[in-house]
Amino acid sequence: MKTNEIRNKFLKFFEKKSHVIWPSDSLVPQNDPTLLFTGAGMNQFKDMFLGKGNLKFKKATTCQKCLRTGDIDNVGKTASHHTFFEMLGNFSFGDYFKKETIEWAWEFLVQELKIPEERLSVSVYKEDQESYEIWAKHIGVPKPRIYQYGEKDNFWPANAPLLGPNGPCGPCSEIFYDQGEKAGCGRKECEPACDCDRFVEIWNLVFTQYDRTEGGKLVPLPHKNVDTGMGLERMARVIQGVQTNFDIDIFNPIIKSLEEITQLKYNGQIENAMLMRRIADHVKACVFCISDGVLPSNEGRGYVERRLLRRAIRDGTQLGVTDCFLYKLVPVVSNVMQEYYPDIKQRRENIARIVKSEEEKFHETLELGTARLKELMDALQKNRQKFLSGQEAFKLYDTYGFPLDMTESILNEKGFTVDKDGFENELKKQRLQARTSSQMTGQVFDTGPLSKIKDISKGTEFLGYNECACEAKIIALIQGDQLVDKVIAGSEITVILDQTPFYGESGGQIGDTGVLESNGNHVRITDTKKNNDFILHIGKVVKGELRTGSLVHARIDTQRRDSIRKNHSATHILHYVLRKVIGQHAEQAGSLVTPDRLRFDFHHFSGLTKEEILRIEDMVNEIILENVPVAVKELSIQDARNAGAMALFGEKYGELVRMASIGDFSKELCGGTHVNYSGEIGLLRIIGESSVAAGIRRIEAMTGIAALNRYREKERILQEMCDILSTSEDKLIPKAQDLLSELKNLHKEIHKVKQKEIRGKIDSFVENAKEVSGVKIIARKLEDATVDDLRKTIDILMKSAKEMAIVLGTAQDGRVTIVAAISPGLVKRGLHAGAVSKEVAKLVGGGGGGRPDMAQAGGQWVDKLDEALRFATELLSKKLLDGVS
RNA sequence: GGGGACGUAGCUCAGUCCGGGAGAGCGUCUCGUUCGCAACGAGAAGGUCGGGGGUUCGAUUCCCCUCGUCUCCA
Repeated sequence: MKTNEIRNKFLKFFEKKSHVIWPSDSLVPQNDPTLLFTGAGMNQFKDMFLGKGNLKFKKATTCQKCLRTGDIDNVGKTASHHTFFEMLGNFSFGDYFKKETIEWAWEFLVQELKIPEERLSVSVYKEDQESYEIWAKHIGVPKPRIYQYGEKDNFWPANAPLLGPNGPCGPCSEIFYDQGEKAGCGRKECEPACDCDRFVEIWNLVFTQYDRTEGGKLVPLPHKNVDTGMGLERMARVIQGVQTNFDIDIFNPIIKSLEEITQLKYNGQIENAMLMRRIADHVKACVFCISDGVLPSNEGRGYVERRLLRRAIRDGTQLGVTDCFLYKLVPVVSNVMQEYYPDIKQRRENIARIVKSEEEKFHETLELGTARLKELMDALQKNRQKFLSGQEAFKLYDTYGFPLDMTESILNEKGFTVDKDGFENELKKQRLQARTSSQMTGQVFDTGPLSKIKDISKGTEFLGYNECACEAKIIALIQGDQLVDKVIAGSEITVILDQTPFYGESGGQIGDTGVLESNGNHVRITDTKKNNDFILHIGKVVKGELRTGSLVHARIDTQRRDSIRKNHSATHILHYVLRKVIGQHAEQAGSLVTPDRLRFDFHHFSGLTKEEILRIEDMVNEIILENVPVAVKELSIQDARNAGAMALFGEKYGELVRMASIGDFSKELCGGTHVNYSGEIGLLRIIGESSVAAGIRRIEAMTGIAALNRYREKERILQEMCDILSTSEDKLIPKAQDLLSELKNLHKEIHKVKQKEIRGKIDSFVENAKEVSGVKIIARKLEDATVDDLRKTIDILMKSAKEMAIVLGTAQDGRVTIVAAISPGLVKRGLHAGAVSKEVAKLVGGGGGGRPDMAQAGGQWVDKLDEALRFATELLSKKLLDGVS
């Protein structure tokens, strides 16, 4: 039985048991900032478990995309560890409980999948007698095959009663598949809890029936939930009777491609196989990440993805592949997964491009590291040492991303070794440091103010598609992170209403601004955000007060909203045109729609040419001028897809979606607000094109009056330029060029004149120089000179005699600058230009210093310069007479 | 969330430790050599030393903040 078949059978089975087949959540959890990635089927139902969700059904079944990196070190080594995997599950939100759950699980395994009963064993929580009885009496599982374990194995979250976290929890019952004595440790008394491979856990049934409160007290929940999880790949392995998850049908083609790329044979036992398995796992994980909108980057989710890619690339080099190769696996993954994940197929070229560009980047990193390591080896050689210190190896790893095993093998080749213990020590230090300053709470369920609001309301109804004002009731007021009943004038506040015309920031469209009013009370709303199904009005009470439960008149700034609508519809047209002009791969990767401008990020591998930009701008404006109708309608996701609507990378859509179509051109799924006819946009001008990340470009544009104003402003500047240069527009450029070259010539002229002037002075300086024991002392003032002039003068003066001491000063812009120079012979005798300049500068209210032969100083008292220079002469004379040496 | 490194000419980088003339190679342009190309020779243009603040007479250099890139840990 193929993996796809198992997935289908599972979902259909529970549909028959009146469950709703619900789509997988994105790998990027929506509305859950505590999680990097979706790691279990129940994540998207957290609110439903707490009785706060607003889904219309109580029974659901899903096949959830999951990503976990906790066990990453085991991936490839064991038969069943993955980073990315699919989790089948059935859920009850206060509906059925243990009996049906167990009954259906058994029915599915034995009747649908035809697993022989004697192969199955189960475990229950030692204090969960109810489940034990159901298994033993109702199902008839022989008692020796029902195991009773503690809270480490059969409680969710593991060890929750003792260690927490607080929140919903409960006992669980696990079902195991027995692979037979040969597969495991061989001990007669072997059982599911044994570490060996004999018993495979195939299904975990969690009965969420308690709320854990402070101190580990378990309070029964008023409505009991079921949350089950079956690893799809593991199930497929059992059904297909193969050794590891990587031998099932959806991994076979990936492994096969790897055999072709590496020219090596996949053999389950040897080291190479482990590497191949890991590559297969990681590349699949990355394909799904990218398709859910996560790009490789240096932080957060993007960084996790980058690490996965890099591990896979490293494994590839271990297998002897030196070129980029991972991207070649993307179409293979897409092929095996396309049936249930059509998006992956549609986007495989973009995904492959992103993977390839990341591979190229990593090869660069490796090259840099290799070069650095060579330097280190040279240093070792020079010092006749054989060991590279742990610190150095760690720095190579930590700062330059160069893997230890690579460092080691390069060193070994040249007869060096590395201090591995030292390396481990450094690594431990860093771990400790990171852990102690980590802020992760470990909280599974949200307990903030919004969670409390969910007890009393399902969400805010958005009326803003048709209305710009309405009456509304205040459901809640949040100040800081506290719920309050009343707020007074002057307070910063977040207001939640039962219904509202305000659009909460989402889908790239910025939130509305406006006012909330009721007799004598006035709140200015400066921003609106969306959280789950609530719309948060953020603002300040200007006058009067607000109370929970009271009524207000909510009104948005319609002019601002109009500008936003223009920009939003224009964004859709731009998206459509972009794909026409540069190719279908140019899909949206991000978007920001504000009243002033729009920003659109899209997938593309190189910068746009001037011609392309012009063409895009022209085509967008043609559609605007055609004044085609913009229609927005609600329909089922399936109908929308059939109509050919664009869905976005990483967006998760519900059953009912809004589709915005602009004439016969663009069709996109979109929750935002739009104009009625394209002509309302007026015009669009692209004001910039740039890069945001590897493979992602950005266009910024303006529409309507804003675009007009921008070009008016440019025209004004142009006009002003013409006025200043007293010329006409057509002669502006040659005129500016003429002026510039004239300016340049003048600069040169001035320079020459100055040089001449200086030369003139130089002779008199030399003639009038004071001479002390054969050394010429010059301390003079130059009018209106720069530091550079002073230096150059000194350079010339220096040539006039063998031993000299020179101090030159100038006053410019109310500041004094002094440069001092001492000839080499005098420097040897101990005279120091730095010391001289320091002392001289004191007289002009400043300080100074520099090298023995050349130094610089400055000060503020311009009128003291002459005095300071006289002092310089005396000082130098005295030092020479005293015989500095 | 915490740490490390980097940011200087169109590109690759030196200079920063220890504050005081912003440099090299490649590339570009001009001229020369050559039948022509490659190569070579001579010369020139090109820099807010990522941005902001501070210390200082003076900051590419020291200190603080910030942005961007790379990297490790969580």
